Amino acid sequence: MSAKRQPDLTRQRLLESAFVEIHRFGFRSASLESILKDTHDTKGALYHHFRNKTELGYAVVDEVLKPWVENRWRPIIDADDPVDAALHVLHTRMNEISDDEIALGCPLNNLCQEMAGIDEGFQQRLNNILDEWRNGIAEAMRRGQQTGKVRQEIDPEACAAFVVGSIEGCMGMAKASQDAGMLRQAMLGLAQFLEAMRPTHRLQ
Amino acid sequence: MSAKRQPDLTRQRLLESAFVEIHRFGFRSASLESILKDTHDTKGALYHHFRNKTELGYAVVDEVLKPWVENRWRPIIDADDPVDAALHVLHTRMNEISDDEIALGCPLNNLCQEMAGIDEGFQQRLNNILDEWRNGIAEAMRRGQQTGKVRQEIDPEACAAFVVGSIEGCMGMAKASQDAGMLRQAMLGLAQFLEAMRPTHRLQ
DNA sequence: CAAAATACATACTAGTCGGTATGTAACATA
DNA sequence: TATGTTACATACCGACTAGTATGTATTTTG
Repeated sequence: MSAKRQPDLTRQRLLESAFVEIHRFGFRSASLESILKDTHDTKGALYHHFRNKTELGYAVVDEVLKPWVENRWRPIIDADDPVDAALHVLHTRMNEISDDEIALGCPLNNLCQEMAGIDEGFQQRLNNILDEWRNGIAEAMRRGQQTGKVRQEIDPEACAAFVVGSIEGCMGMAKASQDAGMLRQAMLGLAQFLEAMRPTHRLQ
Repeated sequence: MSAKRQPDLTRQRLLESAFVEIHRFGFRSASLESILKDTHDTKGALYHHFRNKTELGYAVVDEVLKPWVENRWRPIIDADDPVDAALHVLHTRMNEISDDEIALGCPLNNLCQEMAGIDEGFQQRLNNILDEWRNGIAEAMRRGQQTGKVRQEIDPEACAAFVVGSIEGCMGMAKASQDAGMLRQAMLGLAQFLEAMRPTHRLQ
């Protein structure tokens, strides 16, 4: 027999449903009543766990989105050869990505483009996630430079900024066209760019 | 003495104010009353010229956004050396871009990321714009290949998709951080990528 | 010049939304 | 076991929004 009250589960249920709703419709168009309908909770429960819609959004970013992003790109950051690792992650991600993920786009980029300049709380939290992502890649590139796997002349920070930016951009193109083929086509360019980071690279 | 009725001007005024409002807040969060307050028109005028909010949005895309995008990137498409032209446009655009444009982001990408998968009418129109942009770049690259200004091995379509995607992605990173410096940093990577399109390129 | 169509202006409506006030049952604590 | 706190549930409110109905002055047309 199940316990009648599980506040932690209730909170987590609300967070995950909110994440999906926000992923689908964006934060401002996300409907609290729709979330509650989905989880079979009520406003009383929601407003017991979160002060208002904005705080719910912040909690989604901190507790759902942030680990979601980190888990996805950690392999690159931890790898010995960052170029190999990035290309590998790119290929596996592109093969396993679902049409749904293409159609909805990257939840991080979605929120960035929606909320930057609108709400400072979102902006800071999202930028924090992007920063850690970029710093992770930059650090991996620096390590790659030390071990001779990455060309010495490149600027790790600029490289990381471009890699993250173009990943989000290519995902955005795929979302715009709602077509996984577009993702594969655009990502070829990123793969080329990454290959050119190797010291042994001689253009084809 | 000015005429009392200028329906064409009224329509244009509404379109341009709607473009700004949508650029600021997105389509769904754009307020018709805010637009009317801005132009000093009334609902009667608005609903005389446009059937509903969605049709106003479509008209903004077709009549304001589309030419806005085309004017910005035509220099690349028309150029003799597409790599030179792209780099030149990139540099001049980056120097003349205002903090406001950084903060609000690219109006094309904003709408794509907001409305793709939400409204088919928007999706088709926006994709049409992206397609023409990509095709223009691809065509320029092919012409560059014929005149020996661009390496033969590259795939013009994939290259164009990546260029457009990474431009929007880098703009998105800059918007996310609300920092023009981020745009410059990320765009260095794109410049590197473009340089690598030249047949004479020998990595630094 | 008369009539019809156009180009608005004003007032109103229905629906949705985030948020609140209040009540109550479960649970921890002493 | 009594008491206070937590975790909800229900009902309601005010704000805002897209959209409509109606009236009217201007402009075009026959």
